[in-house]
Amino acid sequence: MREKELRRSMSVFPIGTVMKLTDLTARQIRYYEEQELIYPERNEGNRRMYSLNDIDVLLEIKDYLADGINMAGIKRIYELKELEKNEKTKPPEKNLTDDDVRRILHSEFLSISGLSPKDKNKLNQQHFKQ
Amino acid sequence: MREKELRRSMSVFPIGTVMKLTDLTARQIRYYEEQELIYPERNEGNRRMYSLNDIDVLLEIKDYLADGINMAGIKRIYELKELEKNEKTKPPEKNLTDDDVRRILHSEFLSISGLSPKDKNKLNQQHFKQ
DNA sequence: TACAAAATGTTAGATCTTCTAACATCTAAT
DNA sequence: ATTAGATGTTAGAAGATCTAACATTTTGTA
Repeated sequence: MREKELRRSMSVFPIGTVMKLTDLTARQIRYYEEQELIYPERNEGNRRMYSLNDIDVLLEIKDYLADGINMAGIKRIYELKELEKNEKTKPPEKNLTDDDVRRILHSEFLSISGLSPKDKNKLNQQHFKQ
Repeated sequence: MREKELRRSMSVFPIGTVMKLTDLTARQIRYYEEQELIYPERNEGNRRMYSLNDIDVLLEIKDYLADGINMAGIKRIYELKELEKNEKTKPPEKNLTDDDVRRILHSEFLSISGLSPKDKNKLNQQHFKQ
């Protein structure tokens, strides 16, 4: 399945093709990139080139939007998906010692001002989840 | 398997992508079309758009040429292939919607099927980043 | 060898496609 | 009613592809 994953992430489609396959406008596709939901590569001439994975995500975004979920919600969904993926890939998590907690708090707190409660929750989940 | 065949014939790649995937020049690709070995469609702006089948054939042509077979020989080979295909009973045609195409592409692109291991090697891996 | 044909390279000018950036419009949430 | 979110629209620039012609290289054969 390694080769398969490689093919799915090859950047081979120009935006015109993606527009037709997803029924999205160029404006929308670029906007979702701006929202960091997809990360198309660029060719030598700075043209965006999309993968099958990108198209999958765009179609999922369409579904979420049709279900009334907004960008913030969709972003969160993909954050969670990312966490789940990392969980399966990584070896079993070890419990944090008090020392670990102190070190994390020290580095995290410095950049935490100005974050919304929602963002703080995100940090909590990352660091204090068993 | 009829549906699959139709999916593989969807015109989704511009010539630039085909050049990278096959390591052929635009001149060569257009020449092989002139020789009626492939039949790419055109988009609304008259740009050639290629299918997975087209890419398969182009990679096969590369192999034949590497084996010392010239255009005349390659043409004959494809004539014979065409005859063989016609020997088989053809089921009724069925048209695909755009939605079908979208669903299909991801599963389809993963296996540039029908390719020999040699053909797969011909794929220009350097362009399939990561 | 020499010549003709085959296969590919190269170029120019036109047209299509995509880019960025800005401003406009419409919708949803406060 | 106002703000923020989401998308539309436009202009000008630059990249990509088109056709058509001529050039060069390779191959087959008289």
